[in-house]
Order: sequence, then structure tokens, then C-alpha cells
Amino acid sequence: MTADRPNPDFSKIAFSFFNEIAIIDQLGRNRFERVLPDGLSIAGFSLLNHFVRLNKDQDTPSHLAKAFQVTKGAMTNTIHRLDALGLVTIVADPSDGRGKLVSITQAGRAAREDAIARLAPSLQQLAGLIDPNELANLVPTLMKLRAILDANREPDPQS
Amino acid sequence: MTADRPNPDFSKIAFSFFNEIAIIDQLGRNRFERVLPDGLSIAGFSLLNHFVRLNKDQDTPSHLAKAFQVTKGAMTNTIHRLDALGLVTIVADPSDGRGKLVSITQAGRAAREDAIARLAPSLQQLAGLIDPNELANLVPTLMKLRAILDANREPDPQS
DNA sequence: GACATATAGTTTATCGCTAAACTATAATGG
DNA sequence: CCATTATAGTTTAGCGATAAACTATATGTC
Repeated sequence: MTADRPNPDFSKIAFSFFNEIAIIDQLGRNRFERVLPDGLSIAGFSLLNHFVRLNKDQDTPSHLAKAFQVTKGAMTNTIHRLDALGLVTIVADPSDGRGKLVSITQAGRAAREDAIARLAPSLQQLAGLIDPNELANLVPTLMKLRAILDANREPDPQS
Repeated sequence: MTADRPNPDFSKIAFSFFNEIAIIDQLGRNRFERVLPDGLSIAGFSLLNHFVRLNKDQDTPSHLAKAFQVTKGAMTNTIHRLDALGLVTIVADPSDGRGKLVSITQAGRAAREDAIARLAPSLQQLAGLIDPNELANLVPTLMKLRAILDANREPDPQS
């Protein structure tokens, strides 16, 4: 007897949810971006971090774009900025004439270390303000939601 | 005996948390933005929605910037775009020579209704994929975190 | 009342992102 | 083998946001 249009409660909840998400993203992004060194953005730092965390030192732009769920254009931009800073190198993929291979440089590793050190005070402040368990408990649910949103978006505009 | 630098667990949790937040924000923003009418962005829709929800029909740009936690420049941009679309009007504040007053127009109310209608299928899809309770349970914690982040940011660069 | 300071809004430069058009190379299948 | 189609990467235009510089009006203080 109901439905046909979305449950009004769900709409309200979803609106609140996405609204909080958007503000937290902005505040979090801002908080971290301002302590990052020189020309390093969160996008750049994340890329460097990716190489270190996964213990890779080579990856293709296309694979990186997928891993970070950004468009190829966005990844081109991020990579080129890091390259200009000497934090990654870009070479042609010998086994695929279309492809390139991105590697983190020694300077890139150092920049990542430096960034982490600079992030520390900010994280430390948060650690004193937020219950780690509360935060930890959120993560699995967020991951699930992210997966649902990811799997159910409009046919890939661009992969 | 520990500490001095942030608990490594907390850092990891915080990284995961903000990472999920960023991706969800992007996916959610994208999902909704693409169904919005003509030149209406989420920023614009949110502003129109603000007027209707709070049953206001006048507000100052400065107050709006604070309400949405964006810079004045961002709000100038959003308002001017809505004005260009005829969805709000901007007049000088008679009681303050510096100020302006923004009002939603009849067309603005209609555009909001239209936007909500267009959002419906997307929300309905989500309602079928996500447990509303799970989502609802997240919101209070997110609000708390948002408040903490908001209260503890670097001295307002610009208010 | 005059000067210093605070507040309202705009502008410009920069960044990250998307979308879409474009180039070049690969893979597929008649 | 050649034509079609898919994939890798780049480029351009546009949007929302920040930061910082700037104009104009208010306010507060001596």
C-alpha cells in the first residue's frame, strides 16, 4: 500500500547521511591538506602511500585510477604533478605500447615519510578527541556502503 | 610508556575512515549530481532545500556560508549561479549597507520539487540495497565526529 | 568625530574531480 | 590480413572548493 516513491524516512536518513559525509570529507581533507609538505596534495600523498603500503614499486596509471576510483584524467594529473616534484617516475611500458609504468622514487618515499611525520600532531589531537573504538566500529559499515554504491552506479562513464 | 606519537592503530583507523568517507562522498555526489535538472548542482540544490526546510525565504550570504561551512567565495559563486538561473534573488540589505539578502523564488521552489522528484528513483534503488536502520545508526556518530572536527580545526582561515 | 578594526561580499589563482573528445596501440574475428 | 572494437593515456572545459587580496560599510574607542 505504500511505496512507489522512496520511503520518506529513508530519504531523510540518506540526506542526513550524505550531508554528514560531505562535511566530514571537507573538514578532514582540509585538516590534513594544510599540514602536508610543499606541493603535496592528499591525492599525491595517497598515491605515494599506495606504493609503500602494497610494497609495489611499479604500477600503471590505468590500474591506479581504478584502485583510487578516479577518472583517468584525474590520475594523469596526479601522476604528472608527482613527476614534476620528482616523487615518481613515468616510463613507457616495454610490453605494451599504449601503457606507462609509474614508480615511486627514493625522494617519493622520503616525502611520504615526511608527510606522515607532519600528519602526526593532527592525528594525535584527534586521537585525544575521538574514541578509537567508535571510529573503528564505523569502518566496516562504511566499507559495505561504499561497495554497494560502487557496484550500483550508472554504467561506467569512463573506466 | 607509549605515546608521543599517535597510536599507530588510531592512525590506521583514521586513515581507513577518511578514505571510506572520501570515496562515499564522491560516489554519492556523483550519483545525485547526474540526475539533477539542467544547471542545478548539489550545492545549488542544498541551498534551495535549506530555504524550504527551514521555512525561511530570506538569508544573508554570510549566514548561508556559515550554515554550509563553506567559504564566502564559494557561497558567492553558488548564489550567483542560482541567481542566473532565476532560482533566487539577491537584493541589498536595507539595514546594512554591506549586506545582501538572498531569497528563493517561486521558480526556485519548483526547481527544488523537480530535483526531489528526479532524485527519487536513485534513492529508491538505494533503499532496496541498504538497510535503513544501518544507515540511521551511523548518522548520530557521524554528527558527533563532524562536530569534533568542526570545533577543532585550525583557526578559521576565513569565516 | 576620527581612526583603527571588524565584517560583508567579490575576485583571482589554484587544486581535484568529472565528462567527453581525441590519439595511439592492442586484440579480435571475419 | 584487414577492419572493427577495446584499452591506455592526454587534453580541454566546467564545477565546487580553498586561500588570499581587495572594496566597501559598520562598529568601537579614545
